[in-house]
Amino acid sequence: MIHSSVNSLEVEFSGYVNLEASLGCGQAFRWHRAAFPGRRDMQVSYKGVIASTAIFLGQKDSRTSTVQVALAPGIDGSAAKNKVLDYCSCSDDVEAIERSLTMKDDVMARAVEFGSGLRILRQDPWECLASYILSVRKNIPAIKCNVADLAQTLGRQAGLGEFQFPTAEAVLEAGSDVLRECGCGFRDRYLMDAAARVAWGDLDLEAVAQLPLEEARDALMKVKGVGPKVSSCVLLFGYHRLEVFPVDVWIGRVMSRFYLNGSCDLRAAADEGIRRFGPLAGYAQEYLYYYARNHFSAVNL
DNA sequence: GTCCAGGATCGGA
DNA sequence: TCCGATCATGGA
Repeated sequence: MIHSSVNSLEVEFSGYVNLEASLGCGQAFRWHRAAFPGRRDMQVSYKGVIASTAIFLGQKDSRTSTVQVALAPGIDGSAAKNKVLDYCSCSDDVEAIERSLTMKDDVMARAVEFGSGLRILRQDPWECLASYILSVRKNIPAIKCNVADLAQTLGRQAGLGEFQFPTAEAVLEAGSDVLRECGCGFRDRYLMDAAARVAWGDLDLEAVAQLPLEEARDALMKVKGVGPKVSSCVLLFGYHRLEVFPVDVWIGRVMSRFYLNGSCDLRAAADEGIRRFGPLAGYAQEYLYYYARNHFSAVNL
């Protein structure tokens, strides 16, 4: 039975896609599990927003190259199909990436096997920047709640009961008090600084895409509340700079235990990740993160 | 009630 | 350059 209030279609990738790993690995905060409309044969099903349009993404099998899509009526299906392909980085040769990383070492081989089909997403740079500013010193459920509150309070409707991520202008106009009410906490002034710079043109997020890596990082780190880790995440998840290696507490633990003989220096962890995994450091980091979060607790890692 | 979270900033050595 | 205290809030 096909749900009458949505349009369903199928998107075919050239390589395989693991929707659960890609949407559930913590790189994006606005996807949430939701039953795929009109179908019960989906092993995995999420609802979220891509480029201001609400969308269901589903998969019957995590190791295939097809993704099922459902859209609100009136949404152009072929345009949405292209957005999904772009958002999920269809042009990344995941088989070559995984083959290359698997040969690095046994730990990485296990992480790749577990998260096979994981895609580094191409998120909107502004949403990515804002989200990771808000991620500082929060757990993932709290980040998701914070971002959802912001969208519902300041974002426009996206269809299917979802909301667009608020623009920099909307955040700026709302002000710190509203941000606090959405759960931003002490990060309110950081998000305000980011919104002001973007809205006023002091930070040109489109121009950042054209900059050499370190210049792009410097531009992002001018924003209050954006340090080495947040800037790395924005470069990786918002600009697809696959050569960066974001180090959070979990990657720090992984690197300390498996690659640095117990050393807990965060900068050393980032350097070692880049040295070891080179142009695929970003993918390596995300496989390690997804693997660690699903196999360890904070105390035994 | 306690602990900690996909860290960054600031001031003082 | 490096170290430690501090930040506001909620989930576990």
